[in-house]
Amino acid sequence: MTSSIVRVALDVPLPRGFDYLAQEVNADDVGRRVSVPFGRSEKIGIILEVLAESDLPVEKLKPVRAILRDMPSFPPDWLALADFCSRYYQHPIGEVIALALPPALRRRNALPRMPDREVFRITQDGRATLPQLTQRSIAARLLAALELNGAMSRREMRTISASAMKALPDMLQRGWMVATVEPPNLNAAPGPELLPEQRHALDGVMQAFGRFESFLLHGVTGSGKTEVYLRLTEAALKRGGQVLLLVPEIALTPQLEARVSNRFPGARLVSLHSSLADGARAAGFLQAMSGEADIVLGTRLSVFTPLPRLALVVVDEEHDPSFKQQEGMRYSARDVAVWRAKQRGVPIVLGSATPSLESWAAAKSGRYRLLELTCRAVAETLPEVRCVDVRREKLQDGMSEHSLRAIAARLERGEQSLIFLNRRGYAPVLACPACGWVSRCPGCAANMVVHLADRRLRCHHCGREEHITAACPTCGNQDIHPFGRGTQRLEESLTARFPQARIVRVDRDSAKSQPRWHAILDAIHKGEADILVGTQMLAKGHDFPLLTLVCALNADAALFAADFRAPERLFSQLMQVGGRSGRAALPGEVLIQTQYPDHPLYRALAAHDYAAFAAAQLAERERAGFPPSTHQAMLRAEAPELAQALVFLKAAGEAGDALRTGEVTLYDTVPMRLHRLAHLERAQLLAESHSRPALQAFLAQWVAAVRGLKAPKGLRWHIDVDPLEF
DNA sequence: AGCACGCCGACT
DNA sequence: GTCGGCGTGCTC
Repeated sequence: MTSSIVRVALDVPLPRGFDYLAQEVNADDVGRRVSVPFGRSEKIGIILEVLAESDLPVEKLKPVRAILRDMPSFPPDWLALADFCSRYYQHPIGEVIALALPPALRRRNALPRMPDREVFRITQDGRATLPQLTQRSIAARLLAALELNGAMSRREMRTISASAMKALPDMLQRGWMVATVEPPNLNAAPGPELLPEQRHALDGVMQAFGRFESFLLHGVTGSGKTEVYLRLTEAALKRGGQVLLLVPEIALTPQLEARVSNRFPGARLVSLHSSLADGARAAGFLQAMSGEADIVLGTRLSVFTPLPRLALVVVDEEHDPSFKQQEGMRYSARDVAVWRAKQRGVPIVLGSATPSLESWAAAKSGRYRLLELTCRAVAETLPEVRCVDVRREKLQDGMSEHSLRAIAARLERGEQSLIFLNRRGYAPVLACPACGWVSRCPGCAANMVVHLADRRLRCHHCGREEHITAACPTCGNQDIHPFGRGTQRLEESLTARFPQARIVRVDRDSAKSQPRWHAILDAIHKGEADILVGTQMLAKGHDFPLLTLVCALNADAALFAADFRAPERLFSQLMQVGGRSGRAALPGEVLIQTQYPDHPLYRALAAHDYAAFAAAQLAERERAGFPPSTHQAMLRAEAPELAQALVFLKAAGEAGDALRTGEVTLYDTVPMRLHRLAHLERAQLLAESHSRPALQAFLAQWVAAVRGLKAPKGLRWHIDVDPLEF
């Protein structure tokens, strides 16, 4: 083919490709980067298709400026993945591709420098020549070093002489040394002995190598899920495969990264997290794409990494909400990972102590295979979970006498206690008892939280900050108080109660930088803290060997929340935070302060019975018509005035009513729970169906119709398929 | 989303 | 007489 048409994906919010004239293109150029004129600017896009003709008349088409052949084309399966996401999440293809690409590859700049894998060795000729060279010459010193060390990298040679790189081409030319790329050593360092259940899980997944199957690996904290991932990785590497390991978006990634790289010291590991520099991210992406990287470990974005030798996908903590993107294309990396595993015909392992009810239902229906790890590999004992009935006790600064005594006992024994309160700040609100004024955020439908340490009011939703005034801003009353309790206030009252104890508060305020966070973890580890006061930040993945008591305060709020997923999150959080205690030789105890000690959620928790909890929740969801028994999509709009958002969604609803079949239900337009955020009023409209295909077919038409609606200025809208937030 | 073109108010 | 407000329309 000499002259034809290419369809190009461009980073514009328009749901189609753009056709251009191109010379000298062939099928191999599909998936290649291309520079094209667009409007009066120039853009970098990706060729989606090479076509014989366009839907548009030829005279409307512009020629491409350049096909960028400086790197290989993105493979067809990668384009198919982007296409799937575009359709499923109703998002323009060009924006999907822009999201999937590292920023450095979206620009027309030099490709990042790849790590240097080349090593150099001395040849027979080199050996023969060495005695004849001037001893202190660069060449002689390099050859001598090579003779001594066997193989050396460029970097190592530069330590011999700063100008080693200048001498290199000539020495290669003369045949005194050769450059080779050594195959990686994919052997695993020895790991711990597997327990029978781990062995069984491992065998189950290994039988599925080479074909698609979804596994749900359900195991409590400490049951050894990570060891199963590592063994599976070992097996996949041995088969010559690449492994994609997805982890939630938390500070935990470095820990797992260290564990993986210690186990596979010779494997080429690429770690992709959000704080990575552009160059490093692009380099990792290209290494994965070239097949050079063996293991890709990363957060949700890394689900879009091209992997030609993909053999296994693992999603750790698959229930974690951070796998769902909450802006732009609202994709679920976990769900995309499952699709990808299916597309590529490889097994996927979803691991969790408290699986999402979606995954649990899939496992119960047989769509996923359930693998259970019931015993704790590390410590034999699970913590004892008890409810503290706070209806019978007078609370002292939010703490029951029972809890306080339990803490005192730990103090005496030199053990650690963790007080879990999912509310940071000093108090949730500042109020004036005289006139009823409360510290409301002017931009949001929420209160500003009292942070006493720096005497500020802070909105946890939009980030607005104000100084705390001494008097009420409306009536001048000097007697204004903080109401309620946050972690700071709890820390304060515990300090008063246990003046001798070393109390450490761990929340986003106290651990806002990575070094501070690590310093805190380190101190806890060394036993330099007696009482930890913290939010869910403390719940994940850290081993605190001295911790034997966890007290959960204020858990009840989630029991009766409007959000039907609140109990699921609560159970998961309490399970995780409870899992922090008693991991080593010391048995752990979890105390839940509650007004509802007989609530089924707490009973299931006390019995360590996720299955019972999940069964009850699923039955309830089924009865109420909530996911996973139905499928949902949310159309949301935000505008300066609530009426604008409502009117727009009303029109969208009417357009939807004209398009929908009986299989799809459209609900009424309603303001969101947090209806005002950062000076924007927000409303939403729910579409629901028992049939995913029916919902998908509807959404495609509906979103197209909504795009055609005229929106007032300042109004923005989006569609959220499989929404988590209500 | 950008970025034009395009018609109506307060300034050199 | 112009500079500039943001309304609507297009980008292959």
